[in-house]
Formats: sequence, structure tokens, C-alpha cells
Amino acid sequence: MGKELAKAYEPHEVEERIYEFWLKGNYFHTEVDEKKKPYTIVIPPPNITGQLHMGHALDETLQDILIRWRRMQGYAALWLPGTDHASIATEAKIVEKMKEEGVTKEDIGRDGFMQRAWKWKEKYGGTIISQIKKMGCSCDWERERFTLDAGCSKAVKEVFVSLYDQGLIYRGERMINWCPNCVTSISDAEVDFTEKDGNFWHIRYPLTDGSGDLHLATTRPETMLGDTAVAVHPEDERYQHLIGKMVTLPLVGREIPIVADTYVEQDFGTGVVKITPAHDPNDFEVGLRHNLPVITVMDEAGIINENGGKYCGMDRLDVRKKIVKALDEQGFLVKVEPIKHNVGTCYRCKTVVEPRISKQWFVKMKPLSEPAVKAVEQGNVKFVPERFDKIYFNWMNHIKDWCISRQLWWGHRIPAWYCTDCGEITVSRETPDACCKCGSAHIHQDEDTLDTWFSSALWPFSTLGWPDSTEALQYFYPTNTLVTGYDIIFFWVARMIFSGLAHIGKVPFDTVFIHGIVRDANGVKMSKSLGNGIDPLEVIAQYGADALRFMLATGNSPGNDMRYSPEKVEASRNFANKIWNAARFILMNLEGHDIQNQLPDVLSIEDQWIISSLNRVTKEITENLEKFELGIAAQKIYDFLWDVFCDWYIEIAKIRMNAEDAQTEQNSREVLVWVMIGTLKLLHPFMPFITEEIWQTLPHQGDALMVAQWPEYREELNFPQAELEMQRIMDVIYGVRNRRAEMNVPPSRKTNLFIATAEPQTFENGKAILHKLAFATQVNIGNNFDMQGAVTIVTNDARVYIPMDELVDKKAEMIRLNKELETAQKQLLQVSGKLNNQGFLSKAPVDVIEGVKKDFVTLTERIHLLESSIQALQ
RNA sequence: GGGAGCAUAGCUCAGCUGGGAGAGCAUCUGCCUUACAAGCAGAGGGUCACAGGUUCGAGCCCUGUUGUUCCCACCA
Repeated sequence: MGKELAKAYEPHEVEERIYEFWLKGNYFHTEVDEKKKPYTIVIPPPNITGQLHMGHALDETLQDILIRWRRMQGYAALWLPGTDHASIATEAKIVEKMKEEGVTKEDIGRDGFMQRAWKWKEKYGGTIISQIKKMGCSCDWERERFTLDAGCSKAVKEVFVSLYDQGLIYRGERMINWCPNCVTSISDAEVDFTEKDGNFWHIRYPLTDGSGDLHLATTRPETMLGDTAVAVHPEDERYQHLIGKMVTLPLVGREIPIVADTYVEQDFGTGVVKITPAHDPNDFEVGLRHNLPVITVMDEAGIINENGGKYCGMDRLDVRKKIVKALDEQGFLVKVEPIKHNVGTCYRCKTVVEPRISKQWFVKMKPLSEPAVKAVEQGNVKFVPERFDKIYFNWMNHIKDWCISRQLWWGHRIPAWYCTDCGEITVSRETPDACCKCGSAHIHQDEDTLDTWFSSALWPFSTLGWPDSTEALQYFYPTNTLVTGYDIIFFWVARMIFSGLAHIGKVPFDTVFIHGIVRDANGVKMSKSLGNGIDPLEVIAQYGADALRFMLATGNSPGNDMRYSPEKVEASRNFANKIWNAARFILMNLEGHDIQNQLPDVLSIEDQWIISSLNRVTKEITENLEKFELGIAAQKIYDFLWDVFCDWYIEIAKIRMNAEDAQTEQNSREVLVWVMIGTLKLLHPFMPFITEEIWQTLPHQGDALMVAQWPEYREELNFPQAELEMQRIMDVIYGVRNRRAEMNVPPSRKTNLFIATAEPQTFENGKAILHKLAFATQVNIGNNFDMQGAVTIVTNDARVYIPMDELVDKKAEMIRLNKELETAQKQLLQVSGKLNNQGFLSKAPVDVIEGVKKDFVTLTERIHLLESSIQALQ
């Protein structure tokens, strides 16, 4: 206490110090405590390759708000942090760096590569964590985890073996999505379809018997090297007579059959489709049905192989051009039609994905997805906003088996060993010495690793110690809230839900709180390639973490996208500064006085009014937070602090600080402190740094605001009468200010005020306030005043006169009063319309009818006051 | 092809289970009133996309239309 605060809030001087203070106090750490209820959030682990971007900043802010709020409410609030090894992304980065050094993966071998990768992780993996700390996040850093650490590895092996034993993991040769650039398989979820310009190449396939030819169209002419049939619809009259005949594949010379299959749509194109079973998923199915040979013509890197004849060794896209040219030269090309079509691309590197037949590991999804769907249907997991459950259901109900093996080194290696002698596969938690079937020691482990999301799917329980039955697991699982963007429901949320159910038998969390993405000021998605991303760290450096957090938490609603704009952060920064200065005012007035954070025994009207207002706002904000309406909650604190506490209560306090009466001053100080502390508590989850800093300088109980008790609504602090009376006084002040502003009267020019009212006591009580805030030299209160040539203001409870003869334009005054009368009469008409409506009276709820009746009385009184004012003016 | 979101002040967006529309920024007018000019006091500005319907009452619920964004599926 007694510390001098700078005139403007300087976040960079505060944030680091406060964060250290919290760490030192060990406030982030949460132990199992049977006396408390747990509240748990597991962080969506950011990639170790990552740099903090606005998406993280938003996600982290929402989580920290929830966790800080629950912690203050007395929960054992655990926010469990960690990072993801991000197999594809990380491996790509390391390979890229090795390339600069002129080293390849093969050069250094698997062990050498893993050594490098771990070194890389040690060096860069902490970056994102330190950036999260800059946001002010209250994660339990003692429990920080990594998806590739020993514990997670144990969980992964357990899950793999268990699913394998249940027959839910199998190995098979299937058509999968292949990224020729990452040189690995990827899952269906990892394919992005993007619309691209392409061509329909119309080609003529001659009938082998020379009786004619078939026209067909393709977007991938190079795959014709692997064609093993041509298909038409069985009921297509145009081609009935050709079914069973042969065509000769141009350029290649292979004779292939014409088959009939309902997969072909008669109305699309020419109704003839070339069939390449090795390079198209649909063609693969057709091939199976018609027992067609499968000819693979491309290798892992998209290079044409020996089956491609003279095109062997060339890239698929070069071959496309060459084939088109050759077809054209030899007269097989009918025409080229430019089209837009959807092309599957790798979600990591954007390379065009090649469908490819390959032996991979799969998770059988049907038995896992069904209980996961049920869990959401039954409400065991709730999406906020609710509509996202539709997206979830749609995906879960149409899910195909999940390809989980990746041809990468950085990741969880598949715990399967192959016997060179008998061919048996040994799947085991521990590294086996011998084949489980024949006992041969000639076994070698599968070279592949698992999809990153395989380990992420276990995150809510692997991080709590599973498969061991730890105390933490028992206590904190199921977790409570999962906070993430809608773009990650498939990748992660869905997989966590079925994994939790399959391995623990319980859903991993009860609520999925979904947010949108942060776009730039023009509404364009921020991306590295566009270079339109805003660095949250720069924003923090310029405006402070609290301003960024507040901006991200307000002005948007759950599940919807938002735009970043500097103006919004500035507004939040200004709010921080407002709080700062309110605190400065209070501190200035505390100097030399012994003030506790407690309410005085006797409360004035204005004390009751502000306390009652805070009490109500406290209740509302808590309710908003319970419903995940974070933005609304933040807005309410903003409004209370600025428009109510600062604009009115502090202004009134200035008057009372100059009162003769020492007790009034003292009471005023106590209420100032009490309300400020209460407000700081409400605001703390949103703006943790500045609130903690201020709280520390004010009289308080306890060591830190972040572990102070969340305020609760108290019935004995509800003062409706005081609120009503303050409203009357404020109405007069609003009216006076308004009229003075219209007439350009500067504040320095004080005037007399005459208030004619049936509620003299209210205004008597508020005399000092009216005096200062309505710029009065004298405040006269009575039943009636005979005022000539005065400015007249009519409120619901009073007629107010300001004698300013030289400024009064009678005509203008008349017009204004008549206009107000007209408005009031219109409103009265509406209100009485309702009261005369039998339907309204019989069907509307009682409190609504009461409200309208009250309006009727108020308006009638107002009209009466206006009419007599007009009369007086005449 | 299937599904979802959005359309409210000049701009960016709030508006909870239906009870007569709000904020920030911008604009205009006054103010250095000793916490704050990153501020104070005022003002203007909206057929809540359009058309129907339900209801005593619709920005909110229902149907349709238009525009816009996105997700899923995928057409060779």
C-alpha cells in the first residue's frame, strides 16, 4: 500500500513480475483434494513446431477465463498443459533443415534421425510454452506433458495392443490417400478438397475389332497407363451391344474389356469411364467387382514406374503433358474442356494427394463410433453451441476405417513385429524376443509410426497417468470442459470421445466449448502464406496481454468467427487504463487513512445503490459464465465499471470526500474499496495482470487475487428503494446536462435549479449530488414553482427549472416541450392499447402486465407535467 | 448432391429460453471539471435482408425467397 501508481497503465512493467509472483506462490498447481470438487481442462496441445498465433491466443484466453473463475469459486481447478509432437509437420521441418546441410534421412539412419529430432524438440519445443505464459495462462506447469513422452507412449502401446486384441486394429492392403511430397499415407480427415482449374481431356479408345471407338473424358490422363477396363452403365442403350467387347488402350496397346457397372452415371460426360483400379478409389471397387487386374504405375513419390513403359522415371505431372501431346499427335484426343473441379490435397503441405493401394494399419471404426454417437445423443457430452453436434453426428455416422500408419520416423512406432520365418505378426506392449507363433528370433519391427492424432486422442487420460490407475486419473477424469475451434472437431474431439469410451468407459469431458477462427480486419482467414497473420506477441508488447485477452473475449459469440482489428484492442487497452485510473483515484484518497475491505455500518443512498448494482451484476455475470456466455459477462463488467462505478459513484465520492463529516468520508472510502475489490474479482479471469496488480495495492485479505473467493449474490445487499431514488436523481442530472449542452452552456457557468416534485425527500437526499453534477449554485426543492422565462426539464418525477432568461428562446422551448409531449402521448397510446387488449390481459405473464401498468402511470404523470409546463410558458 | 452459419446504426459486432433495439469505433457539439484527453458531458444515426405465417405481442419461433460464408460428400 501507499505505492505511487503511474499515470497510465504500463503492462510490460507489470506482467512479467506478476506472473513470477503467481509462479512463486504455486497458485497454478493443483493437487488432488477430496474436500474440493475438481474442475479440469486439458489444453489442446499446440505443435512443438508452432509459434503462438491468434487462434492459440483465443483458445488459451477462453480456457484461462474458465479455469481462473472456477479456481476462485473454490474448485480444485486443473489446467493441464502440454505439446504435441506433430509427426508430419515436425519431420518435414527437420528434413528441410537437413537438406540445407546436404544430409538426407537415409544418410543418418533412423537412430540418427531420432537423435536429431529430440534435440530439435528440446530446442524449439519450449517456444510455444513460453509464449503461452506471456498470455497469463494459469496452467499447472508441474504437470506439463508431451504426446511422445514415456507416459503417452505407454498409453499408446496399451491402446494399440488392446484394440488389436479385440480385432479393432487390423493390417490390410487398401486404397489410401497418399501424399507424394510427405511420402506417407494420410487419413481421410487429412485430405483437404480444394477447387482447382483443370481440364477434361476427351479421348477416343478404339474398339479392338475395328468396329468403332468409345469417347470418354478424364481429368487425369496419365492414369491411363494403368487402365484395365472401360465401364458403361448396364442399362445404357447406347452401349449395350459393346459390353464384353475389348478396346485397345491408346499409346499402351493393351487390350482391355468393356464392363457394365452401375457406378457409371449415364448422364454424366459421355457415359463411359476409364477404369484405373490402382489409382482411384471408385475404380478400385469396380475392379474388385469385375475381377480386373490392378496395375500400379506410380511410386511413392509420384514418379511413373516400370509399368509406365517409356514414361518410367518421370514425374506424374510431366507425364500428363507428354501423354496429352502424344494422344493429340496420334489422333486420339477429341477435345480439351477446361473445368473447375475439387482436388484432394494434403492438409499439411497442400500437395495433390494420390489415391494409392498400400498395406497399412487401420482402426475399425464402426464399433467405436456407435457408442460415441450415443454419448452425445444422450447428453453425456454437450457441444456449446449445440448446433455443432450435427457436424459431429454427420461425421461419426459416415466414418470409414481410420488409416493410422504413417511412413515417418518421428512418432510412436507401431508395436508390431514380423517373423521372417513364419510370417506371423507379433503385437506386444513390450519388445518381444521371439515370434509369438513359431518362437523364431528372426523378427523385425514394423517401420511405420502412428498418426499423430492417435496419441492426441488419448490426451485427456494419458496425461493423467493412464493406463495406470493413478490418483489423479480417479480424481480429475472425466475432465470438464474442452475448449477448441470448430475446425478440429473431426481430427481430435471425435476421436477423444470414442477413445475415452473405449478405454476408460467414460466420456473424456462433459462439455465441448467451440469457438470460431480469428480472421484479419478484412475477414480473411489469417495464414502464413498470405502473410496477413497478426502476431499476438506483438499485440501484447504494444497493448498488454490483458487488452488482447479482453478483446478476444468480447464482441463475439461462441462458435462464430471474429475479426481482429487494432481498434478493438485499443478499446480494451483504454478500458485497462480506465481501471488503472479508478484505482489511482481510490489510492490517492486512502493515503493516511486506515481502511479495511469492509462495508460501513451505515450506508447512504448512493452507497446502497452502487452496492446493490454490483450485487446484481455479480449474479448476472456468474450466470453468464455458467452458460459459457463469456463475451456477455465481460461486457457487463465493462459497463458496470465504466458507466456506473466511474461515471457516477466516483464522481459522487469526490463530493463526499470534501464533506465536513469525517464519518461520511470514511464510509465513502470503505465503499470505494469494497466495490473496487468486488469488481476486480469479477474482472480477474478476463484481465488477470492488471487486476492482480491493483488488488495488491488495495487493502485486502489473502495473498493473491487469483486465489481470492469469487463473489456471490447476497440478498441483504439488495436495495431496490435506493436504486429507484438514485434513478430519479440521475434522471434530473441527465435532463439538465442535456439541455445545457443543447444551449452550449459551459460547465463553468453555474445556475440555480428549481425542482418541483411530489417526491421532495428523494431530491433533498440527493441535493449535494445535484449541486455538483447538475452544475447548480443552489438547489431549490418544492411542490411547485412559479417560474417565468426559465428552461424547463420534465422527468418522470419532477419538473426542473433553470432560470436563464437571456438564453431562453420561448418559441424553441415551446417546440421542444410539445415534441416531448407528442412522444409521450404516442407512447401512452401504445401502452393503453395493450391495457385495453383483452388478449394481452388474459395471456401475458403477470409481471409483464404489471410493467405496462407502471409505464401507464409514469407516462400519464409525465404528460401531466409536460402539459402544465407548456401552460406555464404561455 | 447433403448440411450448417451469417444478413441488426457509416464500420465491426452484441442482443440468454418471444414483452417495443444496444456497445465499441467513426461522425457532430461543448469541455484541460485536480483518477484518466487512452479522458469528461451531450447529439445524430436502424421498415433488425425480403415475403408470408404462428402469437395478445416477433430482431428472436415456423415456411419460403435472395445474398453471403463455411463444412461434408464427390462426378470419372
